[in-house]
Amino acid sequence: MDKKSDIIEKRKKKLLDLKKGNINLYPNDFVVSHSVGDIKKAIEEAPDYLAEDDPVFAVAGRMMAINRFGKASFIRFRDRTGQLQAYVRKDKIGDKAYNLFKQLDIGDFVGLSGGMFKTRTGEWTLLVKELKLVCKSARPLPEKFHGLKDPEKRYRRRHIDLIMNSDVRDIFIKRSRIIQAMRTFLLDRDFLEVETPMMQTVPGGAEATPFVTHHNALGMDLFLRIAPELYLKRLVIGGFERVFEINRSFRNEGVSTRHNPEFTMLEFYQAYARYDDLMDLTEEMLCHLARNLTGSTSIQYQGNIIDLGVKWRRISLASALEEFGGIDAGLLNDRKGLLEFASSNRIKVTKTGRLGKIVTKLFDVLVEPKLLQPTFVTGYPVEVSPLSRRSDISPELTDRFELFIAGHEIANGFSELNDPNDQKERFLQQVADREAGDKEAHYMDKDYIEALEYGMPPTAGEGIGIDRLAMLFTDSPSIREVILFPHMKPVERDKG
RNA sequence: GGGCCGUUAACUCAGUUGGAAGAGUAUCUGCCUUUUAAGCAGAGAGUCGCUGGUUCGAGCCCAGCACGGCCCA
Repeated sequence: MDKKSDIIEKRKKKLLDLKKGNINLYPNDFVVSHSVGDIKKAIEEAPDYLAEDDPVFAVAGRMMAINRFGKASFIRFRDRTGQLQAYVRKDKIGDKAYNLFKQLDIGDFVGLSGGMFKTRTGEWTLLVKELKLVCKSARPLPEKFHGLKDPEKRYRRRHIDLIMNSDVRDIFIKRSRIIQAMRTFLLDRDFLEVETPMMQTVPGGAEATPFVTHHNALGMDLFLRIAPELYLKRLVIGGFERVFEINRSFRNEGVSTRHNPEFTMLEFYQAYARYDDLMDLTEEMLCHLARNLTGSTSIQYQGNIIDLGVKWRRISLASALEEFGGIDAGLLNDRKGLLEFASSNRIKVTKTGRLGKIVTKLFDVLVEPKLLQPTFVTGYPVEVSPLSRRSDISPELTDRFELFIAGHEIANGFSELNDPNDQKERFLQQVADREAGDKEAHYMDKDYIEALEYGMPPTAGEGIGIDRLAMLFTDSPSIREVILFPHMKPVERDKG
């Protein structure tokens, strides 16, 4: 796969020469006593205590820069906890070790032992007494000023991106902390973390096109899940009254700055709660997250200040369409009028689609981008909410909300439909829609209906898009910036 | 699916009207024991994304394709 590259050819020849000189390029015997972080802590705690000879630190890391001065050199190296400078002198480490060191490159891993001293410019530096090669790098790192910038190369070779770009490292550390904080938030409230099938015989829980795969031994097709919802609710039926899952779902759709074919969701279900309880819980959770991550409930996203600390607005779908979309509420049941409105505003809607589909499409285009501050939208029509409980006040609407922040859909939650007969009717309607050409309509899931017949206590459930949340908290404009290995088309490599 | 932009050395990027492919970093050689974008002197390094076309001549113009970015659907 390699193109012939002068610099890489030379590097590989150097590795061969070192090997011929009986140098182990990949040893496994350097014992680390301290991390860079440990050493920095020691400096902070007792700087007067440090002397060149005592204590001795054994630390390992990747060399990121080398300044050579003939018989002495400064190097910068890094481990997971940070970066440190070291001073390597021929008269300290000996001729043999120094000659080996001269053969080493930026990007190599070294093990260093020595004490700390302060340079003329006052920088704490490791005075190396012993230097060992820990792992040889066979490829050069990108340039030190600009690093790796090309987005395609960054995504395809994320390992280099992570080596070179500390802001990228920070994004993924933050993402991990978001997930960790959500997990502890729910565990503290007596939720049980579970894992449900990713390969399903009937894909359910969302309107989306699934990926199909095949089980050879069983001789059957399986679907990668589009949501874990129906399995999590089976667990509620089974008596796990509070469950959550943080994991991947898969949707066979286009790729964009907001969509990746595989994405991460938190879904949680709480028996005896209602959808408005979950709105409260969500506010609390995201404020908890923000304080945890930044110490504040105010976050900056793409030039906008988002304030999570004030009571979030709650608005019905109809009012939102009226206020932000300029659609008269009286028009919402007028199919013909809505279609005319759509075409005069150059919004493409499927004309054969059902009324609720047209309404939500108009919402997506006209309202969603305008919802910068956190906003719960409620009152979704039954026909676009086939798993939600009907509103007791208006049976054509559901006890459901979606959460929007910074113009992105972040969460979707509702009181769960636990009437098996109503659920069956909803599935039948979905099946009819599917037969009429709606490829995203739900499948009939008889097994789930049967489970409901055993009785599911009144329950509210919610899904939160972790990737979108990570975008928000890391001020990332694209979902690819918060997914370690975003989906990329394969590129044809040179043969041989 | 559509529009705009990009693809040149390992990396970041220049490249004039179409007339002998450049810089910095990195690499290699020499000097250098307190540098920190170290310094000085020298050297090597390219399928200009791919395939065609126009032309005496193409990195540059045209067409198609691939991959990517942004926007729209």
